[in-house]
Amino acid sequence: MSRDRDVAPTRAELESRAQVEGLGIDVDAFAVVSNVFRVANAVRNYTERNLLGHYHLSFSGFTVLWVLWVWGPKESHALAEESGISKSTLTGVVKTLERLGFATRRPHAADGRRVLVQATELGISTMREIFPRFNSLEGEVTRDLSAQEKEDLARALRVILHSVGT
Amino acid sequence: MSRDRDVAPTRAELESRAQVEGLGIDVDAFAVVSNVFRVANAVRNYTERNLLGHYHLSFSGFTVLWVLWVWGPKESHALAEESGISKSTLTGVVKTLERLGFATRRPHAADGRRVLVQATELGISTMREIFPRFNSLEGEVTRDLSAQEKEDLARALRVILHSVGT
DNA sequence: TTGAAATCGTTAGGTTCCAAACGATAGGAT
DNA sequence: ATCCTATCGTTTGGAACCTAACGATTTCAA
Repeated sequence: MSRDRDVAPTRAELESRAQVEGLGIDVDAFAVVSNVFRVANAVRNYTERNLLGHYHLSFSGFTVLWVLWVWGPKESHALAEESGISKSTLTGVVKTLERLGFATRRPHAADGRRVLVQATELGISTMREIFPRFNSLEGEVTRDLSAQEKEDLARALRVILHSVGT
Repeated sequence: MSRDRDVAPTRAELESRAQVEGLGIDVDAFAVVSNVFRVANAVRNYTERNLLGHYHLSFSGFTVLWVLWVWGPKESHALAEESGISKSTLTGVVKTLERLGFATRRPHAADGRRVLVQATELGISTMREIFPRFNSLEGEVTRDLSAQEKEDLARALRVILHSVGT
């Protein structure tokens, strides 16, 4: 009994392969991309429901606050870039973080166009509380992978990231 | 020069690891999850910009239409489940697909509460046109992975999916 | 020095997304 | 026959998300 039995392609995957056969489809690439989306969706929902929601944080809010915690104060454009969202979306997310008391905005000393966003004390202490728990959930969802498999997985994902370009 | 040089953890990853050191963090799990999100984000944006947008399709719209194409007519709850979105979101997405002429809604014969959603002829022919192109993009973004690496990657992702639970 | 071009964050307009609440229908129990 | 409960799809309210356009500011060249 091969180990693969436990993680065989789902009925959905098999059904879809049958459907698109004969169209010259790259099944491996398809399986990779669709499963990336499935996992991202599942983990996002799981963490929002079981952890982030208790702090009124969306996944994006959590990500932005995390960046501020790790990197310190950042200008909006860099913060958006680092968080993987657009500048305009960031404006809204930071507004929400401000309302929650997790972040503040202050003008750049030398350049009137720029704004510096930084985490508040509350934001920082909250992250210190949340992040280990978040990481526990990350550990949970990857618990059935060996250390080597996790490293390989992360590496393969970085390869894709590189191919997509920045 | 090891192959890993090309896909070394980004400065962001390294910076964050230093920041969270000494908190008992599972770095491998962290790397896996955060890179899953990075890839999902990047590929979503890439495909929306370079393909789906030309058909006024969002990624979700594309996914829902794809499910209808592969599985045939489906009831709303099953369609939402299969597409990885909530029922309420599906209502809006199907409305958009109807407006575009890609899908229709019709009442269930025996149960007045249920609704069957199905792709129109236009929806089907459009999917026949889009999907191969979408798959080409999937091939592009995974072009630097070997067939074996792609299979391993897809398998590892299925393991995670299984751990998160359905 | 002054005016054009570039850059920055925000706003505008529209779609997507969710949880929770809501009506409508269905089905079983008394 | 009539409740009671479960289930289905939609609506509601709020947040997130994008592109494009916008004002404000800075930069640089004439």
